Amino acid sequence: MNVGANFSKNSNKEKCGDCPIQHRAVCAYCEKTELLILEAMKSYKIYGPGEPIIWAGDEMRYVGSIVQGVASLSQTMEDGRKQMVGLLLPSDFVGRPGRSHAAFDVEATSEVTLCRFERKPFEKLLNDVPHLRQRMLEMALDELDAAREWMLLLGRKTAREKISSLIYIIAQREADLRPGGGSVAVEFDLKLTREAMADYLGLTLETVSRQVNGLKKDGVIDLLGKRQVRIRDIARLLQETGDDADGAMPS
Amino acid sequence: MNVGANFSKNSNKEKCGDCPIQHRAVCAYCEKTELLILEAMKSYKIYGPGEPIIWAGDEMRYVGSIVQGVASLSQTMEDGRKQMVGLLLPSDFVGRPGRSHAAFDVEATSEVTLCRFERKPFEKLLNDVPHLRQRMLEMALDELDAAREWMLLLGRKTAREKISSLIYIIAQREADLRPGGGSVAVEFDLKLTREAMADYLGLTLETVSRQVNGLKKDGVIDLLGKRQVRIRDIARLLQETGDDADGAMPS
DNA sequence: CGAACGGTTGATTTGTATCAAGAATCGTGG
DNA sequence: CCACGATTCTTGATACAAATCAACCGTTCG
Repeated sequence: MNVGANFSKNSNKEKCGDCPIQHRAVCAYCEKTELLILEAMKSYKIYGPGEPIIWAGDEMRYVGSIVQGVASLSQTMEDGRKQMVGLLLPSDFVGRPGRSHAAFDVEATSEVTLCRFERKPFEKLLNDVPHLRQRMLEMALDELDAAREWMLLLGRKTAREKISSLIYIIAQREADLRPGGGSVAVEFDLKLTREAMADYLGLTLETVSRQVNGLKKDGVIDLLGKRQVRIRDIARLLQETGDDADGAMPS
Repeated sequence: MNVGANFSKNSNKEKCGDCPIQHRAVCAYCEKTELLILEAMKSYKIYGPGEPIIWAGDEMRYVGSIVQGVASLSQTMEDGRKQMVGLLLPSDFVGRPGRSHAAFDVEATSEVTLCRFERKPFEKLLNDVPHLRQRMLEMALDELDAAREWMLLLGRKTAREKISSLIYIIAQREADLRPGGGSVAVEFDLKLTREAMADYLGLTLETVSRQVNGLKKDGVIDLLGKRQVRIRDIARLLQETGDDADGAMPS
């Protein structure tokens, strides 16, 4: 069942046709001939949990798509305070075309497979292939909306609302990725430590722990493992997020 | 000196060549023939201070660019909690192509002139005119970076750091706009009420008031009027923001 | 004039951080 | 396979920053 089993380490041989993220990634709108060009350029790289993918300020030689695993996009202040500014899930794009140096830290949270391209040739392709640029724009606008939704969460939501929102969003994205995925996934892995969740939500890990267990105690979710969650009451969870009942949620 | 004096109310006659934002707006890369198409499509609309431009959930008939004035992009929860998620200045784009309904509230803060296009024809143009789509992508990516910088402020900074950051950023932007503007402006108008600042910073207006007066008491700034600020000690202010001394600040 | 608005200041509450201790869980090497 | 140290997570006690509640001041404007 490991969807990534087809993707062996450091191989370029994989066919885009077999790619689990082909219909959501930056290449989603590409036609077969265009995919052949990408196939010739790409290489896979696997990062272990906790491994840095790039640091803020580093030169950005590669850009690419997360094929599997979870990575975090974050900023750290001098005194150590840290804020995640993006959660990178399969199909998400890493790196900013048109910029030579990274603006944020990117770290693998779980094991991550990255389908990567050298930045400069990729930028050229972005100019030449409308399908690529079109999808890139769409993804950038979606991320901008998501970032703005997150600003509401960080600025105005309570700890419980923050946790509920995070669980709800991860469940949604999980469902999107699954074959028949119409609705929200009922059972899934958070793939984040309490600390990573805290960094994402602007909380401490202790508060995260308390709130997660609070949701469990109140029958909103079950905890199977530490990070394995089952949603008992989706409507209730949605209510706990503080968001509008009718899905005006980030997409 | 009023740069917008050329732009009379509800007129379509204005030439893009006279436009004060032509080299920064979404049309920045367009050539003359392309501008002619835009010129034929566009119309101006003026909004008074406090007037809504669009509400979240409304159908989005128009998209467009801020020609002059300041508008705010914000979200409000059912119970009234409000978070500003963007400050829209001249050349910024309003509306999201590829989406039929607005995701956020947009309100004019001062008098605002909007250069607008019907959404559907504009979307078609976005597909047909590479220069337009290219600039749109660039602007979206810049806004995304700015939103992510703001997430650090909202998630991790103290009230004093938030206020200091806001004052510092407004001062910077003010300096950018001025003729010789190399360094940070020493004296300027905040142009925001305490409440607007609170909505932007994820604070209450009382906390904003206390922190502003705290900075004054500590000799970091002077208050000339309520919103008129003079920076007494720029280095000290920068320190108070909590940011890295070497300007890794939001752009 | 009085009402509305924007701002300040004070008293009190409260949600979350912080400090601290321990319990699970995981990985690794003996 | 077990023992260990290192993580990760939980739980409790306490501290504190900012929210909330409340009163009041100065301007502006109809």
